[in-house]
Order: sequence, then C-alpha cells, then structure tokens
Amino acid sequence: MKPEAIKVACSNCNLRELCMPMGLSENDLERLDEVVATRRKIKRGSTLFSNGEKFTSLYAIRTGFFKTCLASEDGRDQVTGFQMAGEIIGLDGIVNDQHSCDAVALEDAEVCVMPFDRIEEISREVTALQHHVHKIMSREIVREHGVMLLLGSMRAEERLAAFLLNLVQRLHSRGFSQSELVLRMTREEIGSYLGLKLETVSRTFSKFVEDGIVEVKQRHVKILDAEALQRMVNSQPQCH
Amino acid sequence: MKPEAIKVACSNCNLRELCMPMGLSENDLERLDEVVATRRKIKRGSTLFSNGEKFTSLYAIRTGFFKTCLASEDGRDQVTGFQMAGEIIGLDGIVNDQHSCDAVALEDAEVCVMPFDRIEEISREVTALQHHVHKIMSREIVREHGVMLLLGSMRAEERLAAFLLNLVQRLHSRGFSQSELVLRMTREEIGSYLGLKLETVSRTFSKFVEDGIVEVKQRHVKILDAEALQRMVNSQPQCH
DNA sequence: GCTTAAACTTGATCTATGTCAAATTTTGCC
DNA sequence: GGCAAAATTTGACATAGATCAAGTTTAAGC
Repeated sequence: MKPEAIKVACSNCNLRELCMPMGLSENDLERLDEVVATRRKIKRGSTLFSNGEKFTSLYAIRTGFFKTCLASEDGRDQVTGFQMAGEIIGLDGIVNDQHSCDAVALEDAEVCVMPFDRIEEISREVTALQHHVHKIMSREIVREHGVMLLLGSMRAEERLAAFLLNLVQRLHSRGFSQSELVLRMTREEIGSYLGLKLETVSRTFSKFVEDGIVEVKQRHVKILDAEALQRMVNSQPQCH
Repeated sequence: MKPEAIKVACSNCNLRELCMPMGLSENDLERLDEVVATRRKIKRGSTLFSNGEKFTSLYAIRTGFFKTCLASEDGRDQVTGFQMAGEIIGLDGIVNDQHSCDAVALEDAEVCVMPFDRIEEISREVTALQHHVHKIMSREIVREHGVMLLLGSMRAEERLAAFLLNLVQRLHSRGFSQSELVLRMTREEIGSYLGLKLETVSRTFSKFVEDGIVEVKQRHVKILDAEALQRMVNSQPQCH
C-alpha cells in the first residue's frame, strides 16, 4: 500500500461545491484546505477500506466510481450504495472506530483523504464546515430511508426504474447527459443493491427495451422515456 | 400543541449514559445541560414531527416507543425504524431543514427537546459532545445498512428472527428481560418494517411457536430458544 | 360493561421472482 | 490477437410470499 501523497487544495478544486460548504470567507477557505491531508489512487477492483479496518478518515471521491458492500458471516453480500465524484465515503466507520463495510473501486479512482480528527478539529472553528458534515451524514440517512422504501415495497420494475433515474440525476448534476449513462457495475451488483437476482435485473432491462423505454447496449444505457420510468416509481402497484 | 415546558438536567438523568457522552468534567456536564431546552409529552398515536415539517430539534426519548415512517406520494408506506428510551430521533431533518419522515408515538411518550442550533453551538466547545453527535449519526447509518441487508437478502423467517433478537437486545441493555418482550407495534407495522405482509408476519410467528422457538400471546413474546433464532439469522439460505 | 372497530389468525389460491441450465457475448490477460 | 474467464441473456420450472377471504379475538370508546 503506497498512498500517493500529493498535497492539494480544496480552494481551487472544481468539485468543491459538491464536497464542501459554500460561501466561505477567504480565511475559512484556507482553514478548509487543511482538511485534506493527501490524495490516494485506487485501482479498479481494489478496496479503499474494508470491513474491520481501523477508521481514520473520510474520503471525498475525486474521480472514479465505488460500491460499498456488506458481507455477513455467511456468504450473503449486500451492496449498500454506489458512490461517484464529489461524494463522501467512510461515514460508517465513525461509530466503532472501524469500518463496517467494504468500499471497492469499480473503476480506477482517486480520493481526497480527510483525517477525521482533523475534520472535527476544523469544524469546531468553521461553523459552515460543522454544519456541512452534519448535512452530509443526514443526507446519507435519508438516502438509506429511500432504499428501505424501495427494498421494502417496490416491485422489480419499479426498483430498476428508481435506480436508473437516481443514477442519471446524479450524473446530470455533475454535467453529464440527462439521458445517457454508462453503468460501472455488473448486473449482479445492481441486483444486490436492489434486492434482486441478476437474472431478474437482466430480464427487466430487456422488458424496458421491448417497451421502448430505454436502449441498452451492455453497460451503455440510453433513456428514451424518462417519464415512463418516473410513472413506474410513483404509481401505486395496480389496484385490485 | 402545548409542549409541557419543564426545565430539566441531563446531568442527573438516569438515561444519560444512553443519550450522552460519558466521562465528562464537572464543567462540561453543566454545559451539556443546556442542550435540552424542554421536555414534551406525546400521546399514543400522535406524531412528534412529520414529513415536511420544519426541522428545529433532535429529540431524546425519555419514555415510550416510536416508529418512524415514510409515506411516498402514492399510498405506499414504509416503517424505517422503531425507537425506544435513550435513542435519538430527528436526524433525517438536518439535510433539508425539514423532516422527511413521520415519527409516531406507539405509546404515550416523553422526549427531551434539543434545539439543533444549540447542539451545534455546544459541540463546538465540548469536544466529547461533538464526537458523540457524530457517533450517533454514524450508528444510524450502520443500522440502516443492516436493514438493507435484511430487506435485500433475507427470507421471512430470518427477517423476523433478526427483528426479535434486535428488539430484546436493545431492551435488555435497558435493564429489561433478555427473553421476554411486549411488542408495541402491530403485525402490519412489523411487516412494513421487514418488507413483508402482515399475514406473513403472523404465519411466521405461528411457525416459530410450532417449532417451540417462541411463545406468543398477542403482543407478548417469550423467546424460548434464542440460539435457534440466532442460527436462522446467521445461516445461509439452504444450499442447492 | 357493552359495542364496534381494529387486530390477528388461518386457509386456499395466485404470481412475481428465484432457481437451474444452457447458449452467447464481452473482456481481461498472456 | 487469441483464449479463458466473466458477464449477460433467455428459457423452463419451482416456490416463497402475496392476495383474497373468512372467522376469531382483542381492545378502545362510550
């Protein structure tokens, strides 16, 4: 493990508005730069951190794409989320001072390493950072509520529709297309996240294609009828 | 709405070790007392806060039992958690300054109202409180990961087993029995939380009774064979 | 203490999704 | 650039849990 130690500044990072609080004074911005200790590159397929590992830092994703997953003692495995540039991972580790899931890079990635004690120290001084950290954690809690709703009460088509809409929306807010995306994960990983088997994911994609809702070429997906997807997510399961 | 304003102190509250950080100096303890503004009583069936409501405070449960639930635009409804004495609710509201779920009292309850701006203010001064708040939020994130695993990959029996074990464990750490509990929620609410229909919950209880694993008299549950439950949760779904 | 609604249980049946299997395509690696 | 492994698709079939429907028990309100 040789983390590539490159000292860099948030203050002129183009992802700043995704990771960091906005509207800071010159002075606060300088303090903020101290939050990031180094950067670290992670090769596709390797882990940024894994279950049981000592927690030291949060990570802001600069480039690349991650999944976080939980492996229970028996072979079961659950993908708990997919994370992209500008998102923060590692929050699970705070509670017990050790990580409780694995973060795996789905493509070559680079993260900013933010030692947590430093985050705590600076957020005692910079109120905006303090509040920002709270918001990030709350956002994760709310996101997970949404996943619980999805897993607890939606049918396969609705789950996949919700998944696709969520992905494009996040990509769009990062300047990518509103209708085209490249999946960085396998059908099996999608299935794990959505509580479905990979065959069901595949079949549901096929169904969407038949219905003219999306075009799928392997990992490349083009959304033809976003409204149809939206209707699926919103609409009640057919009444009796 | 007439919140019963009774000024009280955490420093001599018997739930302190559940809600609050431990090992504080005399001085810090005094500061901590300022976190709680008032107490508020909530009648069974009414809400502590609800979706869309402005977020102002976190709440520490003193007595009683809550559920938090999410209602999507269509009629779908998902219970996202059950909370008991010593637990903190309201974290969902921080991100958007408004609550994104409903907190409903399942029995008459009393909570300590902790205005969030005051929490932030004091945690800038009392490091232990700052860290404690971070831990509470991280704990909620990790808990939800567990629920995702449950909803995404467990079968009905495993879900109910996990649910019962989790409940008794939390009750036990509050001084209640390790093997007996009174459910404060309906089969339907359990089902919603576990992603099952109420009939399935009922049938699964019946199965447990047949197998001599638990005794069930309505809401009263006595666990006869905790190990059997534990085995269910751990053991892989039967191999092919 | 009645009365009525809500909660719960149980049975019969249906169905969405899982399971198993095989063929096909894609991709990473030597 | 070819080959083996991984990923994907599709079909046939199985099943856990949903749905529908009574009937019963419990509890809340007057």
